Amino acid sequence: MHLKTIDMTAPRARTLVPVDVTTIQERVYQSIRLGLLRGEFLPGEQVTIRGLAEVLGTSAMPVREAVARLIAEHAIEQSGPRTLRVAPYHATEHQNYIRIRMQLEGYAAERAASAPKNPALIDALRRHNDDIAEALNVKDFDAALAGNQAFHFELYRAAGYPQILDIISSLWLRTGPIVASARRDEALFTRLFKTGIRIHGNAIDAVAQRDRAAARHAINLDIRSSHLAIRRFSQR
Amino acid sequence: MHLKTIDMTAPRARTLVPVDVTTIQERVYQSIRLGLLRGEFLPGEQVTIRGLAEVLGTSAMPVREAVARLIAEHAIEQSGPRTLRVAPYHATEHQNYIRIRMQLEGYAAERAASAPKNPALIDALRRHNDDIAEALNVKDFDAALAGNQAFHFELYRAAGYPQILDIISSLWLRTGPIVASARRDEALFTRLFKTGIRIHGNAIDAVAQRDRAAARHAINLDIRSSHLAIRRFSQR
DNA sequence: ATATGATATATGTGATCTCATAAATCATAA
DNA sequence: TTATGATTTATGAGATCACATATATCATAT
Repeated sequence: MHLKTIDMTAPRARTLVPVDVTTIQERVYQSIRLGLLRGEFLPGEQVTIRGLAEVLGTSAMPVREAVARLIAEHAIEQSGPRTLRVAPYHATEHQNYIRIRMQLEGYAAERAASAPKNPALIDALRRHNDDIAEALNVKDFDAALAGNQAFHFELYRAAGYPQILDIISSLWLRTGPIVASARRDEALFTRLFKTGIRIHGNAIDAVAQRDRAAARHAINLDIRSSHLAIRRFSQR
Repeated sequence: MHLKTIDMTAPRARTLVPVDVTTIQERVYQSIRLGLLRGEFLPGEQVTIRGLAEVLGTSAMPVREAVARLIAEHAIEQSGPRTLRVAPYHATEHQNYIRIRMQLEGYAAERAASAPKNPALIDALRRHNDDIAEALNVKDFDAALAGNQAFHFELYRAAGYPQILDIISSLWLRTGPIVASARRDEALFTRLFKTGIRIHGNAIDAVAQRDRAAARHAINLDIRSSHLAIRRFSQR
């Protein structure tokens, strides 16, 4: 075949770009994960492998393995011998997760505040916080949730531990659907995030001044206050 | 069928006992998990689904899902498009895990020390610690590892958070093969655990006196000192 | 009217087969 | 001698089929 004599390394305008080589399973996993964080599932909602496969336009096989991974993260649980559901809300269990999150996210915030000064980080955090405020003004609750998540993960990423980010994001997978379900109460949701914006401001100041204790305290306050609001919502 | 007229609720000597209803997948998962904690795999060792299936006497299917769960826990990773291996040792990554463990296990120890006095717990902890010493005397390193694990998890269980136990045990899944691999150096291993026994003693005293700070400190010291020893071993 | 059994349906689990391809080996040509 | 292409082998990924059984519905008998 004579085509092989073409020199692909010659300096020509090549527009070829790497193709997506991720497996279907991986994309299914990310898709369900995102759906959980966005609150597209209710806590306790039943799901089926075949059902998810149909919605996602694939077969059962990749969904099975993606679900196995989500079960390992306790985002999905087996409520019976042949039934799967999104992790439901249980007050005491949720409170335990909140305490664990305070330990880990508080530590990550502390480390982020200990890192060398990083004006770009401060700018990014302010921008995410402004995004939340803007989203609330136009009642775009999806965007508010996304902005809140972006703020927190931007901060934790600055701690410089990819490993702690993984664990935290797996914890958010469990509390995410619960926070997101609070969207049903507009007033509560707005109040919740208004408070959050204020506390985020304190966290940003703490990081800007490299005040570790204040950063940890602000993040812990943020987690605790949103937990208390949600608890009141979920228990009535 | 006339048998159905027998009254099974009558007070007779029934010896029937519930049968094992767990799935093969679950047993495969537990089996691999235990193997990792026992150090039956080396860090970075390649594994195959078919290979594991054969060793475990089952087909590929249950192994695939069990492996998917272990991948979600970062105990096994995909090093290439079609290759699986036990998570390898990387110094900085491992150090990050150590720091995370200090946060979580320190917190769990603190909570255990805050709980009401529990003489049975103290006894159990002392017993586990004695088991380690005894195992070292007869150079039974498997038993020493098991005793160490039993000690830590007995303590953390007393914190009263099933959720934190899950996360910690998933972290041990990653550091476990590394600690276990230190068995190859008898002298190091013995020294490592001799030190551990002493520090465990401090931890037990702290819990007995309900001294939260001391309990956290002892556990953190235990984690850090074993980390430092392992690091010296792994890096030469 | 209630409880028990039969039936139908849905669903996770497991086994098996196929396929694309990564890795290794070997052959060939410049 | 070296580099390139062909060949073989192993392996994860995906599809499909079969199966046991949980759940719900309905029928029947007491």
